[in-house]
Amino acid sequence: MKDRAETRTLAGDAYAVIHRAIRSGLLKPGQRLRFAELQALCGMSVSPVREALVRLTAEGFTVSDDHRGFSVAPLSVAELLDIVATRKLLEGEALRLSIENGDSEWEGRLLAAHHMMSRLPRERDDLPTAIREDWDLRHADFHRILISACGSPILIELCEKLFVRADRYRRLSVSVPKQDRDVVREHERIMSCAIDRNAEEAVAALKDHYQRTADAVQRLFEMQEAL
Amino acid sequence: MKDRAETRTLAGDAYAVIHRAIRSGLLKPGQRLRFAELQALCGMSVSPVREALVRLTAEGFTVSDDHRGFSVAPLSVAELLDIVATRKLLEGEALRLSIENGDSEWEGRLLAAHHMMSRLPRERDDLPTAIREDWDLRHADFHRILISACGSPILIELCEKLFVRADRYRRLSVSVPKQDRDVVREHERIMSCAIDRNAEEAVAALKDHYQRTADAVQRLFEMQEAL
DNA sequence: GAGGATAGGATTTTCGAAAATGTCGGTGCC
DNA sequence: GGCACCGACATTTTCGAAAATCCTATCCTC
Repeated sequence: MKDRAETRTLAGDAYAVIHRAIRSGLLKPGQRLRFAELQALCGMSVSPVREALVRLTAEGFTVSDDHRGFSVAPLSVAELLDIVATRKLLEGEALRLSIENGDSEWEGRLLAAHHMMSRLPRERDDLPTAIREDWDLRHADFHRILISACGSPILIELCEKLFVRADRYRRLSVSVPKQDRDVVREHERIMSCAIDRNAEEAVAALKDHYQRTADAVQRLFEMQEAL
Repeated sequence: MKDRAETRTLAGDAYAVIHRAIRSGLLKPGQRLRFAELQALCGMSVSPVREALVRLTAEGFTVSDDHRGFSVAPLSVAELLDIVATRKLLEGEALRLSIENGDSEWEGRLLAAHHMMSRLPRERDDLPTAIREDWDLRHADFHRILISACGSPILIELCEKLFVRADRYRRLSVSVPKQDRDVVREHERIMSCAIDRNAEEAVAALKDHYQRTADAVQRLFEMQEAL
């Protein structure tokens, strides 16, 4: 049961495979990407692989240097902070709008999504990959639904892109030891404020949630740097 | 002196050519894009053309339907309003940050950019293309510089993308007759508030500026619909 | 030895054709 | 008549190799 997904084109498959390889860390930040290797990884010719890289580059997962090839986009504290600051702005506003516009069907979906997530153990290093990926999926769903009623397709699209762009950093945060946070509780608070239509509190809770993740990852970076 | 720009790859040229053709209206919203035609237009083989289309699709200028080809992204009032609302949010915040962080060198660049723009006649339908394009460039520069000191590369990147995405609509607004606006004055007001470090007023002026353009285009849409 | 030119190999980029897929109209069956 | 099936054509997608470009190591000159 391979994850990569019989999309309708090989290029789509290649995109999925490489995207996953980058997010999972199989392809490391900064690593040079050679066509020969990627073709072997994806099991296809150069054209769809190149197409996938072009798409990934447009989304910031890889960088391209004309005639010199592609490489995995590097990670940095600066980018992390920038992503988080921008997400606070965008998702904060999107959540505010969702609370304004969302109907009870939205509330229901939100409750359901949170329930699905809270039934699974919180992400940890030592969990099997399958469970962690399941948690990731549900976590992503929760945040997606949170802003889904904002009424602005562009805002949703931008938030989605920043969410996946933050993913590599988020995975890092999982391996930060002894964080004094209760992630389930954080999500719960966002949700209950939202359902209470308390926009200010909900947005504050969401921003706080992001900031905590950012702080954890930043500590990790600084620890690594100290080596 | 062809505009399209001996970039370092043919795909880059193709991107520039098609991008320009879409923005100029040579390729119309919704129009089906056949490889044969684009290859003739760009004077190259299918591979670089396809790469250009993939990039354009990632940026929202074209849409792709697997195995059925690409087409120019359609225009709609809904998208226009969404773009404007999102730009108000993003550029508003970016401007606020720029005012907070910008130094006097930034002020200088802003003054210069505004001067460059105001020396050219305001865009009008009947002006030669070259002058209009020159105005476009300077106008883009002004807005770019306005937010350039915000300190957030991601915010800048997102604003830039929305700016070009708004371009097709902006061109429409030029052909709206007898608008009671003074566009030069509007820019001037934004700039002077910014230099006075009056963030609130500057942001309000910027948002107002965008809203006026949106209103003009929306009227145009409604007129066309009434036909 | 330093620095610059250069040949050879490695890699990306582009091409032209083959393969895959979609489209459209016609044919036969109910 | 309506509808599913089939086949020819149009178009996109993918392939494998050629062309273009970059990198590296070597040689030559000073």
